[in-house]
This record gives sequence, structure tokens and C-alpha cells, in this order.
Amino acid sequence: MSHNSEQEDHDLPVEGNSVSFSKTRREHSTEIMEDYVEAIADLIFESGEARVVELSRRIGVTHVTVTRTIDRLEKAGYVICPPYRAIFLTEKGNALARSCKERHQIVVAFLHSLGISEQTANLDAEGIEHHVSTETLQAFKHHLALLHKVTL
Amino acid sequence: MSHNSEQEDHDLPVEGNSVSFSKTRREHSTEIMEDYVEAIADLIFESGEARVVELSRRIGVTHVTVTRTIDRLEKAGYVICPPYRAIFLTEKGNALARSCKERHQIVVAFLHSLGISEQTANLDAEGIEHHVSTETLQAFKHHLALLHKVTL
DNA sequence: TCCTTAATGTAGCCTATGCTACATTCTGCA
DNA sequence: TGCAGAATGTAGCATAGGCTACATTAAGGA
Ligand SMILES: [Mn+2]
Ligand SMILES: [Mn+2]
Ligand SMILES: [Mn+2]
Ligand SMILES: [Mn+2]
Repeated sequence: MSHNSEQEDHDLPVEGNSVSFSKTRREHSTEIMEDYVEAIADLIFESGEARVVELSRRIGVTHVTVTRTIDRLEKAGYVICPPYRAIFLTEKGNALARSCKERHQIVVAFLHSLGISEQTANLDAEGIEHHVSTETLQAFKHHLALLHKVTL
Repeated sequence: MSHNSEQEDHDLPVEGNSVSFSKTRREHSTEIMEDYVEAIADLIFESGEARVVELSRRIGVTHVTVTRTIDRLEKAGYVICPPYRAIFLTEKGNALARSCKERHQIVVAFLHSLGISEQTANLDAEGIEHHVSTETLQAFKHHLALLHKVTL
């Protein structure tokens, strides 16, 4: 997380191609946080509260992994997690969850609009969403809007 | 790499949503290899050989990181790397490089066809490519083919 | 109320992927 | 032919994100 990332040191001149790889690495360091806050928001909406066990079932990792990730989320200011209690989203966490959920839905809808099956759209979107820039997201939205008009 | 991934243990019942997260995690464990073999193939094509320094410039990490990743690639049978010499692709490595390059180009072309700038298309594709299933890749190709026809 | 059991916490292990600092080897030019 | 500097190798450190095994706490039914 606290890596240099954009280096202009003597060892690592930033050269054309490396920019995209840096971007991808940067996105990878935030995508787990994004998926967690989104899942937490979903759980709160669906069942009133987000518990570690339930999160671990959703995400498919052990409760230990969830606990340590939640620690990081707490340090980063996205959640509050009192011992033996549920996980609560901060305002910052809620904002992130909202924008991630919206982006997720747009990506799914876009893939679906290309004729991709619901199943595959959902599977692929979970990974793709984290690498979609604002410009690309806008293009997806635009495409969906066009389709909507044509279908009328 | 050697994690269970698809678990049917008592602790971790596979539940609907977790499948997509597992898929994403699986893809992350292979994407660095994919980007490396592709970059190695490019370097060999462009300058006759792939050296660690040049790779480290391309990818934007130190030569140490490259060296250790190359070790893993060698153990996995994608490259051969004699001490103080260049990096050579095995048949397996060459095959992977080819299919990654093709996929990469399709993703870039597809994004570009949505009106996304060349720059952004290149940036986003570097991350998106690894999360595109066969079905989605086919849909991208199909979309491009349609556009091609319309443009004629 | 108590006690079983589910949920949560903690210790300790692993791999992947970054880094710096330093050692070694190669290579091209004087 | 030597040697300076570039390339490569290696030691050691950090963090993220997986895991198992075991300890502790909370909650609900008998
Ligand atoms: Mn996701
Ligand atoms: Mn998501
Ligand atoms: Mn990714
Ligand atoms: Mn890539």
C-alpha cells in the first residue's frame, strides 16, 4: 500500500508502457477493499447487519482472512468494528460502497447488453469492474443509453 | 498458487456469490505471468532478446522483482533463464504469449471501438484483459466484426 | 441459570510481490 | 589486455492476503 508506485528514481525511469502496469497494480491494491465494502453494504441492506461469518461465506475465504482485511479497512477509515459486534460502515465506507455498487451494476448491464449470459456477465464483472476508468465507464453508460433508445 | 481455491470443506460452503470472487482471485494469480511472457515475447521480437533490465523498465518494477518472477516462470515451465544470459520462452511460454497478445489486442480494439481514447483503451486493457472469459472475448470479437461490416 | 455451540479472536505458517543494499559477473573500450 | 560501469545475482525486509489450529466470548435453549 505504501509503495512508491510512481518512481522517478535513477533505477526506474518511467517509460511509456510501464504506466499501464502501474495503474493495474494500483487497482489491485484497492479492489479487495472495494469488494468488501460493497459486500458489507449488501449484507446490511439484506439482513440488517454485516457479520464476519456471513462475509466469509459471501467472499469464499475463511473468517480469519476476513477479520484481518476488516482490520485494514478499519485503519483506512472505511468501517468500524467493535469486538464481537457487527461491522459498521463509516460515511467514507458508505460512499465507496455506493459508487462501487453502481459501477458494478453498469459493468454487468453492459456485458449483458453484448449478448453475454447473465452468469458470465456476473462472473467477469467482478474482476473487470476494478480496472474500468471513468472514461470507459462513461462509454459503457453511453452504449447502454443508445441501446435503450433503439429498443424503444 | 497452491491454495485450495475451490473448497467444499466444512468451514467454507461454496455459496453463489463466492464463485465470482474465487474466479477473480484465480485470475490474479496468473495475470503477472501472462503480462511477463507477453512482454518477453515483445522484447524478443523488437530487439532480438529479452533482458532483465529491459523487462524491469517495461513493467516498472526493480530488476530484483523481475528476477524472482522469472524464477517462478521458469519453475512453471514458461521460460528458460541461464545465469547472466537472456530470457528464452519455451514452447509453452510462446503459446501463452501468443494467446495473451491476441486477447490483449482484441480488448484494446474493442474499447477503442466504443469511442474510448487510445490512451485510456491501452491503460484499461492491461487490467481488464485478465478477467475476460472466453464467452466475453467472443462477444468482443463479434461486436468488432459487426462494426467492421457496418463500416464497409 | 448454566452450558453447549456458534461466532469471534489470535498465533503462527505460507506464497506472491514489492523494495533497498550490496556482491558478483560480463562486456566494451581505452 | 585491463578495468570501469552495466547487468545480474543475492540477502534481507515489508505488506497483502491466503491458510490451520486453537483460545475466548456471546447467546440461546434446557
Ligand atoms: Mn470485484
Ligand atoms: Mn463488485
Ligand atoms: Mn484484476
Ligand atoms: Mn495485463
